[in-house]
Amino acid sequence: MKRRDFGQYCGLARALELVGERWALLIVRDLTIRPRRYTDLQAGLPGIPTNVLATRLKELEQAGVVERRVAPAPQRGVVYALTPVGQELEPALLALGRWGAAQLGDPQPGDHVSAEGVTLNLRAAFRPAEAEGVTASFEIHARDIVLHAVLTDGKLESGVGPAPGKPDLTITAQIADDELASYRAIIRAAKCGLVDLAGRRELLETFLKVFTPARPAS
Amino acid sequence: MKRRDFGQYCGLARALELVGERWALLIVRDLTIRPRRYTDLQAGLPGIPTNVLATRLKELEQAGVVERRVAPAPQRGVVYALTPVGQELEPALLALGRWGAAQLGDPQPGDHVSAEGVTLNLRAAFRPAEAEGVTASFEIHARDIVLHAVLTDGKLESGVGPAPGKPDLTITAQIADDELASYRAIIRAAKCGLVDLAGRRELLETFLKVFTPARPAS
DNA sequence: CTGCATCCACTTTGATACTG
DNA sequence: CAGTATCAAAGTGGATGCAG
Repeated sequence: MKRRDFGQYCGLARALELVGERWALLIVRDLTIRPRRYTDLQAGLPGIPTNVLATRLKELEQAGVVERRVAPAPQRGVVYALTPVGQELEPALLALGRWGAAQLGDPQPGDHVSAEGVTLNLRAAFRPAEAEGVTASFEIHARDIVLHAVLTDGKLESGVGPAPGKPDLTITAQIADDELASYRAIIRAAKCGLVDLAGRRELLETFLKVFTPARPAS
Repeated sequence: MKRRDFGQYCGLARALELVGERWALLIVRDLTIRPRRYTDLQAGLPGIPTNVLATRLKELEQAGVVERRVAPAPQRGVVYALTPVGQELEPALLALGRWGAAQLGDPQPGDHVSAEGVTLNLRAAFRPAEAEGVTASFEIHARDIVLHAVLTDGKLESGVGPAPGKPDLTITAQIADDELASYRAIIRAAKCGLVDLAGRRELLETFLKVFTPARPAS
């Protein structure tokens, strides 16, 4: 059942042994946003075979990255969440995501976007230096995706779904019917003014400064 | 020949499609230190099947991460090196390596350490905040491994082999015969004073401050 | 309906041998 | 030195089954 390890006493090799297998880091990505049920994970990872998902969850649990919780009274069921060790993967996830985002070409037909993916890309694009001292809350809508980003004195809290309170600015990206509601598409729309704004419209400029990725990748 | 992609338009998914396959990031790690020949890579990656190495190198070249150079006159042969795109993977490698280093237990019998692995771990353990303004050069010896770390006004240059000039401090870790010359073992030896020092001995303290990983992992 | 387990065709990996 | 060839074993993707 255990895949052979790399035989190297090295941090990178260890990391790859623990979370380097196919689909593993995408599962961790989805759990980074919030705990999820088995079926939520399946829905967010289109194409993952159910047995692979089950296997990965067991391996990640074994590795101490993921925790399996049996939800009690309210809505019984199984919930998967990151352990503290798993949460510490986020810097690595963001670094990899940043690099990968720069290598993204155009979306392939059939490509999928999830709110989790968009949120990760937003976090990866976050520039603390530009956000210094900024306090503002944003809610972003793109087709059926909704996420929020709350800046409190330069600190970012972000996640899927509407903002906790009333957002200072709500950005609704105009996404064509044949276009993916990807992070890139949202930023592109915002840059071109193809957005509906509600609230303090002047904050759009701030949003773009704080959340625009380094290189729009050509 | 192409492995199915993840069907997500997301930076992380893209990164995993490009460098997420088995052995790929370890190959990139070795090339991060310096360009290498096919047989060097084989030697540094104990256990990698030769056909897998050949396949990965082709895929990484295809992905624009690795460049295959046919060395000209001096010592003819093939050399693999990272492209600029590949070099930009280093932050992600360090982040993953840092996380993995925190999850390292004790070395398993049969584990291997390479100078490249130790160098990566040293880079991952580097704390710019502690190095602020520091200028000093170190050469580290542990059994048959030699590497150097040169700080110039807080900026780090490091690699395998002896330091470019005469190092300010040469640290020779006393590693038991049955112990791996891993980064962890080197730091442990340095902390316990089990080192031979040559040069400005008082710099050992600086070295430890600048290069000690956050959590020795219990 | 959720949360998997099983089965099977197919692909990738690992180990070894061999070649220009 | 720099790979290619071959083949068994393991892993993956897809479909389906099934208990709570």
